[in-house]
Amino acid sequence: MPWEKNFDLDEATDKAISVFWKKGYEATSMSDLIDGMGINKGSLYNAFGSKKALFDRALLRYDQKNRLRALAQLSQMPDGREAIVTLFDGLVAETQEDTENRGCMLVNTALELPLHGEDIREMVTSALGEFEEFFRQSIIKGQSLGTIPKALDPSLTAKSLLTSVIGMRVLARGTFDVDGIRAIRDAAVVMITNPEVS
Amino acid sequence: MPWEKNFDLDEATDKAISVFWKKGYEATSMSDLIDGMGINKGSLYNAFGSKKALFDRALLRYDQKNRLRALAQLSQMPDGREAIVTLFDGLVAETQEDTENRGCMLVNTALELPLHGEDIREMVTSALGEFEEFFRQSIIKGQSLGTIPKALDPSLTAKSLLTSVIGMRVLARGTFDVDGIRAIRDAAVVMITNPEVS
DNA sequence: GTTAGTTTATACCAATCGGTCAATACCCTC
DNA sequence: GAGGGTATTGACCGATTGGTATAAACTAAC
Repeated sequence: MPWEKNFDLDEATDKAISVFWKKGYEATSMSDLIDGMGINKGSLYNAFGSKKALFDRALLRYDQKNRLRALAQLSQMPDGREAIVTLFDGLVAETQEDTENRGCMLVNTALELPLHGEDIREMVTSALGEFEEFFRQSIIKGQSLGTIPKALDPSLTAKSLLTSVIGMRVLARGTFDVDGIRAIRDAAVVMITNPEVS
Repeated sequence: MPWEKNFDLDEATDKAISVFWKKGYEATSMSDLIDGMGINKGSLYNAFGSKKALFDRALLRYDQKNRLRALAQLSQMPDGREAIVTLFDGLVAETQEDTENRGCMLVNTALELPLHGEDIREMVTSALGEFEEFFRQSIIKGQSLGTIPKALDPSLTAKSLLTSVIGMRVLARGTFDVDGIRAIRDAAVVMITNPEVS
């Protein structure tokens, strides 16, 4: 029997993620990927098949490592309001560390959608759909605990929060500074906060 | 003396807009532009200089014809709340007609920002800045008329509305259907609406 | 009708695109 | 250590990239 593949597929995929993340699909060339991944052209095609296949794999892994993991943790919080605020705080922190203005690979891809195939559209749609559902569940949980105003429509507010996250991520790509991003977070927090009884 | 340039620069630019709008900067090739603009390669380079220069011109013109013109009209409305609602209604209608999922060229570019030069960043930043300022002014106007709750922080809410618009535009590129887009509009309207006194 | 300038069409450029392939280097099993 | 099979490697592929150059066809003012 021969010998097993000895370069780490996941590790290589991670490096591919970081390349695609920064430049998007179209603007990334195979040379960029080879340089960034530190493997050879032949190996790349042998291991992944094509640029498109590599992108698919990269996006899937990105989504699992970032969105899925984060939402899984936050969903366990008993207070939905706290979960949402924590999420936004995390996004602000992420933006602060994102000195290269990479934003979010999922959102970047969502805007590139018309260039990709149906498979990518489905991935993005379901990922953002789950994101929205997290918000909805959290709002319901918060409302039952009394930390989120009962007057809010969970579905509507969930869509609105999802939209905020996406806009935030777009603006983080070079338009807003950290203060602007933080303001968006604040606005989102206000939206799910009980009006002060005066 | 010779004869003056007889093919319409603005008209050609409009066609270039529609090509860039759909595919973005990187994914658009000169062949795409030549086909879409209906002029010859030589003429194109003679008239515009380079792909980048053409894109700059196209984006500038797009911004003037769409955002600037719309905001100018809406700013004249006496009631800020009505102006904002009208804006969102317009976006919903635009999305409905946008069967090709082109979204908004300005937002598309905002997400592509790291690929462009400083000039484009400045254009996008100032355009979105003016957008935000329109919201702020409208909110203040609405508050003084009593149509928008005085409890809202104008700057914060303006940023939030801008974020909604951007997220809306991203989701319109293929993730949300028209109902989803309309929900975002509704959420934005709720945000600037006086709570019902019960 | 000459003339200056514009547009068109086409051929061309080096560079790079995504992708392939045969040779080599390699490691594991026997 | 020989054999079998995989990974790596760099050369190589045709096609296309953004951009230039050319000469012919055209148009309008003189």
